Amino acid sequence: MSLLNLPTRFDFGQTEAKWTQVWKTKDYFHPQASGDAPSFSIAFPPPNVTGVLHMGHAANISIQDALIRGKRKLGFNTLWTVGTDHAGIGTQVMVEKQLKAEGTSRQELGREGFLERVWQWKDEYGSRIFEQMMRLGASGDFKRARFTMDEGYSTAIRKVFVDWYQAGIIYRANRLVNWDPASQTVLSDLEVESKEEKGSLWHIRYPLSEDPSQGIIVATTRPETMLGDSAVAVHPDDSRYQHLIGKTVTIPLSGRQIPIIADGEVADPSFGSGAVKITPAHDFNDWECGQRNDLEIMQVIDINACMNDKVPAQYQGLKVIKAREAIVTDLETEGFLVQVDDHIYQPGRSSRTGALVQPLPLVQWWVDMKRLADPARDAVREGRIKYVPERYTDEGVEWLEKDIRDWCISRQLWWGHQIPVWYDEQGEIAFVGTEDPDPEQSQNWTRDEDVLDTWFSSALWPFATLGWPEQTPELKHFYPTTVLSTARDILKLWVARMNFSSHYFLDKIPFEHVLVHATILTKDGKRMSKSKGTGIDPLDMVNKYGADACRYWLAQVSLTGQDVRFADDKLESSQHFVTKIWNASRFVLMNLDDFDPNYSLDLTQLKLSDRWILSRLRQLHTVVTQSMDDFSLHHATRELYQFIWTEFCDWYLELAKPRLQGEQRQQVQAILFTCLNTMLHLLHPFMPFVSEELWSEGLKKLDPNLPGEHLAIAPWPIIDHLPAVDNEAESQMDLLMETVRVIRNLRMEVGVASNKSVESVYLASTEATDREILNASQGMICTLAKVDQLQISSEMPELEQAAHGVSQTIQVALPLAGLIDLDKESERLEREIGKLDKDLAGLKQRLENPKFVDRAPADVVEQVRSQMQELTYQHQLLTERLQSLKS
RNA sequence: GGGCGGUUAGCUCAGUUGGUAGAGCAACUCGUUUACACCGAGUAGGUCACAAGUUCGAGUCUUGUACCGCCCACCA
Repeated sequence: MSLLNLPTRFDFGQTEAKWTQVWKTKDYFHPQASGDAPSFSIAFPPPNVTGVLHMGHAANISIQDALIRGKRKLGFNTLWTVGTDHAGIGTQVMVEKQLKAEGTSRQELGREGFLERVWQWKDEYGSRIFEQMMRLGASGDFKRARFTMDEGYSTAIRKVFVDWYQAGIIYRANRLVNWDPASQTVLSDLEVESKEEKGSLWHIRYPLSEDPSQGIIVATTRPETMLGDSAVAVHPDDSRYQHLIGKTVTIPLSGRQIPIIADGEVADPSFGSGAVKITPAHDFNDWECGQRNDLEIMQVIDINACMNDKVPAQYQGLKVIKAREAIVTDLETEGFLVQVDDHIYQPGRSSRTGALVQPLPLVQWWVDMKRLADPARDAVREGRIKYVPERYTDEGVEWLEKDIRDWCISRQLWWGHQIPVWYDEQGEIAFVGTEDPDPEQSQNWTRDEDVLDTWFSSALWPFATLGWPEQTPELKHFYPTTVLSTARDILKLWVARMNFSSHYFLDKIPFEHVLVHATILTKDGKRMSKSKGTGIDPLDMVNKYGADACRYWLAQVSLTGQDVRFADDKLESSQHFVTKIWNASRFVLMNLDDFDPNYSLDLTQLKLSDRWILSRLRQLHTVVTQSMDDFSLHHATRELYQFIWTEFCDWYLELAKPRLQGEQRQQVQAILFTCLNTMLHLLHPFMPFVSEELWSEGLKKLDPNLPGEHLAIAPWPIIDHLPAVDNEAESQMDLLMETVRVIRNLRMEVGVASNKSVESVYLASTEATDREILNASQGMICTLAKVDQLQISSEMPELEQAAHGVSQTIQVALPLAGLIDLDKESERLEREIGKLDKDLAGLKQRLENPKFVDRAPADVVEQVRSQMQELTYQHQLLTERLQSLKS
C-alpha cells in the first residue's frame, strides 16, 4: 500500500478486519507458559451466554485490553484468559422462553433433551460473544478460552464440592430459603433485590380465645400469611400486654389457636400496636423467632406461590395475591379488619425474573461461610489485594466480616453442574464423589436432581481456567493473576467468592488488584436496560464510529471512579481524534518519502521547537507508561490527546512545514519519525487498529529495522537516547506561543482576515534574553502568525496607527494605517487594562499581607512577586498606549 | 436507619501532594493557507450546591445542611 495517496478518512472497517486476522494468524496473543519474563495475567470476567455483550462489557474490554497490550509491549509475558459463563437461571429462562414460543416445554423434552437444546444455545451465543470481543480488538487468548461447564472445569467443580463436603463446610439443611416461583428455584440472598413499592398495612384483630370480646391487634403487609401464624409476639416489657402473655388467641377465618408470647427481638412496642404476628414458615424474622420459642412451622404457601391444603378450603389453590384480596374482604365482612394504612415497603424480588420472592422452608445445600471468610478478609485488610478506587475496599470485605450468612448453593434447575450426591432408597446420602458411583453398586440410588448456583462455578474462575486442579504450567506461571477488572455490582456475588475459594484451595490470593470500572449509563443518567430498550449494542457503535474511537472513549472515562453517561456524540469526538491522528500521520509519512533510516539525529543541531517537542514527548511517554502500573488510563488518554492534537499538530507540524523544504529536511524528518513512532506505540493500547495500520504499513516500511514485526508485539519505545526534559526549551516556547497568540488576537480584533498576511509586527522588550529568543525564532513567529517581517527592538517606537498588546514581558504592536478604529482600539485597551487591574488587585492583596509573606513558602512568594512585576509592567505599557491614543 | 459517591462554563466531565479553575461538545466571529472543514485561528462563558471552621491562602482539608444516585440492613 502506498501511503502517499491515502484517503483523508481512516477506513476503520476494512482495517479492523485485516489486523484482527493478522494478529490471529500470527498467534500473538497465545503466550507460552514459560520463560523468564515477568508475567501479567488477567482473567476476563466471563460474560453470560444468555446473550450478547453490552456497553459495560465493552468498557471492561477497553480497560483490560489497554493494560494487556501495554504490558505485552513492555516485555511482560501476558495472558488474558477469556471465556463464558453458563449462567444457570438466566440461560435456562431464555431457552424455556424459546421452547414456549415453539409450543413445547422443558418438561416435554425431558432433562436430556432440554440440555441438548441449551448446549445448542450456548454454542451459538458463546461464539457470538467471542466475535464481539475480537471486533473490539480484544487481544485475549482465544485458544485457551474456557467455559464454566467444559470438561476440565466440571472436574474442578466436583473436586471443590467433594472437598468441602468432606470437610463439613458443605452441608444439607432444612431452612427458610428465598424461593423464586417464576423460575421455580431457590435463590441466594445476593440474588434477591428489594426496592420500595407501594403497599398497605392491614391492622387485624385477633380475638382472645377465653374471651372473644377482647383481643389483640396485629399489623401486617401480607395478610395471607396469617393462616400460617404460630404465635403473636409482644415485647416482654410492654405494660399493655403483660396480662396477655401466655394466653391464646384465635386466628380469624381459620379458627386455629395460637399463643401470645413475649419476644423482645421481634416485637417493637413503638411500632403499630406493639404486637406482631409470627409466621415462621414465610418470614425470615419470624423463622428466627420460631427457632427461639420453639414454635410450630406451618407452611401455607407452596412452590407455585399458591395457598396449599393447610388453609380453609375457600382459599386453597389461590395465588397469594388473590388469596390476600379474598382474606381482606372476609376480614372486613366479619369485622376483624380494624384499619388499613398506605404503606411503603420493600418486598424481595428475584434479580433474574423479577418475581416476588416467597420465603419457604426447604431442604437445601449450604456452604458454611464462617469457615472460609477469614483468610479472604485478611488478604484485603492487609493490602495484599488492592481495590481501585480504594473506597471499594470496604465494600469488598464488609460482607465477609459482618453480614456473612451461609450460602445456599443448590438450585432447582436443569442447566448447570448437577450436585454429585446420590441417595439410597431411604433418601439418605449414600455417595458423594468426584467420579460417578459404580453402576452396579448404585442401582437403587438416585442422584440429587439439583444443580449448583452459577456463582459456585464462577468462584473458581481465575484458577480453574488455568487448569486447576491439575498443576499445569499455566497455573504455575500465571497465578495469582495480576488484575481483575469488574463491574461494581458483583463485588460480593463474585469477587469475594473467588477470594475465599482461592485461599482455601491454593492458599493464594486470586489477583493483586481489583479494578472497579464505571457503570455506563444512558444519556439521562439511568441504568441501561435491555427490556426498556435503552441498552446499546457495542457492535453498533463499532460499526458506526470504529473500534478505536469506542475503546479510546471508554478507556478515558471508565476508571475515573465516576459513573458515566453515554451519548453518541461523545464517540463522535473520539472518532475525530482518530481522523486527526490519521491525517497527521499521513502528512508525516508523505514527507518521509525520501527518509533515510540510517540518518541519526544530530542532537547538537536541535532548534528550540525540536527541543520542546522532544521534551514534551518524553513527558508523554512517562505518563502513559506510568498509567499501565497505576491504572490511570484517563490521564494517559487525555495526555495523548493534548500532545497529539495541540502540541504536535497545531504547533510542531506547522513549524516543520517550511523547514521540510530547506536544508534541515533530514533533521526534521528524523524528529517527525521519532515522534510518530513513539506516539503510535503509546496509542496502541487504546487504539490498536489505527496505530497498527500506520505503523506496520507506514513506519515499518520506511525503516524495516524497527524492532518488532507488528506494532502489537513491538517493544515499548525507548527514549533514553533523547534529551532529558528541557525546562528551558519549554518556557521559551511558552513565550513564543504566547506572543503568536497575542499577534493572532490583535489581527482578529482589528479585522484582518486569517488568510491575509500582515506586513510587519513590532516586538519590543527591555530584556536582552527576550530579544535573543525572538531574534532566533523570527521565522517561526512569522509562519505561525502570518506576518511578513518582524521589527524587534528594546523600545517600542511611536507608531502612527497600531493595535497594541503584550505577551509576558514583550510589547507587541500591529501597525495598520487606516485599519484601526481609534475608538474601538481604546475600548479594547481599556478592557485589557481592566482585566489586569483585577488580577493585580488579587496579587497585591496577598503581597501586602505580612502573614502571607511570612508564612507561605519562599518559592510561592517569589512566584507571586514576579507575576506582580510582570503584570504591573504590562499594565504600565497598555496604559501608556491608551494615553497616547487619547492625546 | 447505616454506609459510600456526586453537586465545577449552556451540556458531558477533568482538576495528582491546599498556591487562586481546564477539556470536549454547543454558541459567536474570521478563514477553504496542498495533512485534516471529522479542519485552522480567535471570542465569550464559572462568587467550583449552600453555611461555618482550620489556614497567610480552600474546588481541594474538617463539620453541618440541601438535593441526586448507589449499596446494606430492615418496623411487622
